[in-house]
Amino acid sequence: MDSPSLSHPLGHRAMGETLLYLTDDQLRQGIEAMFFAYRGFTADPDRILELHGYGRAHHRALHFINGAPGTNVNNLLQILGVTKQSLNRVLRKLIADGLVTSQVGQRDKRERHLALTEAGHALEQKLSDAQRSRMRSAFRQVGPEAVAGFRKVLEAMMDPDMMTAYSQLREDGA
Amino acid sequence: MDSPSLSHPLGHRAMGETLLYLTDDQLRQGIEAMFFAYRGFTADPDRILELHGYGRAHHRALHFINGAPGTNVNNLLQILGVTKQSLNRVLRKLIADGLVTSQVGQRDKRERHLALTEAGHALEQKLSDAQRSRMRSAFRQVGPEAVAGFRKVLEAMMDPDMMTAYSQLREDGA
DNA sequence: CTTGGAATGTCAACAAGACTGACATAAACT
DNA sequence: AGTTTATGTCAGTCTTGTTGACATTCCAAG
Repeated sequence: MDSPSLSHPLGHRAMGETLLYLTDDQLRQGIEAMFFAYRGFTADPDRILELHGYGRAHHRALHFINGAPGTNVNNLLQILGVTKQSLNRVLRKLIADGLVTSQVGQRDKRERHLALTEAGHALEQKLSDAQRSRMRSAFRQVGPEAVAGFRKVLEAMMDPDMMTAYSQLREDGA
Repeated sequence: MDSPSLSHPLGHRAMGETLLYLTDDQLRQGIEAMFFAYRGFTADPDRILELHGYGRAHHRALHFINGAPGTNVNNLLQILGVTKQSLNRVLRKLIADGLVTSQVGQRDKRERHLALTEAGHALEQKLSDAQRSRMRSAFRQVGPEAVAGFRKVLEAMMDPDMMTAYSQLREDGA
């Protein structure tokens, strides 16, 4: 909205260094960048999923089951942030199609432990490769410093709960 | 997947400086960061929208009509990347509720020029404030350099077409 | 040991919001 | 005059979210 350059107590120079990136206009551009980038982010997997008759929800399930094999439904629910009924529909199809296995827990028979079959792993790889490919290209274009900034902003934008799930994934993955 | 530290032709030091940020594991973390951050990004507006009986689609329409008052339906379709039927459902409701005006074009009477009413502007402000607030907080936490990196990565991740629309928005807005 | 609550997962029905296809209208262009 | 363009609408489908109801299993308190 308002230009940062005119008649500000700090003057032009100080504004540029300390506050310019916080103007409403800069924030609006950040918002729009996020919107358009997320579309790019999902575009490649979406095309592959369509060929197989799946949607984004299936991709997310495959992704996180792959990252935490043997996880139970409840854990997956925390990560995905949807209702168990919604997740269940997706899992049911993946299990019926032979991409995911669901095994009754040994200690607690209420739990179902989820894992990818070979076919599940194959599709997950294909989706992951497509998504990573775009991200790798973007990362390579901008260099490591920009990537570090990108990560910092994303982490600062998460909800604390999501941040918790995200951190745990990073720990488990290491 | 594979650790970057062991027995690599470049050795540990060079890897850390030039390639570490491009490992599959780093890319996977970037993907997950994008997923969780986008949820945070939409969480605040979503809560407000629910109170008014609207969804994200209405938010997007309000946002871009606000950014380009007097725009026509076709232009909005390009930006949003949905079908006219889908957009029309949303616009119909916003117009019926008195948040958006649709005026027949003067030069080309086939076109409808869209703009926000006072009520529309009020809701858009409320949504925008919530979303900007989170982004401002994130930007403030990480500093201008990280923000610049964030922007660079997002722009590199867009599809060329989306990038075009995004750039035009930036030009018009300036 | 039994019973009742909590945790887990399943089935059914519904709503939002995306999609395609077909069609109507009006205006502009050639 | 005929074609293309811009917009809107109706109908039907799909994905993915929701709530409600219910079955099974575990655990702990009486």
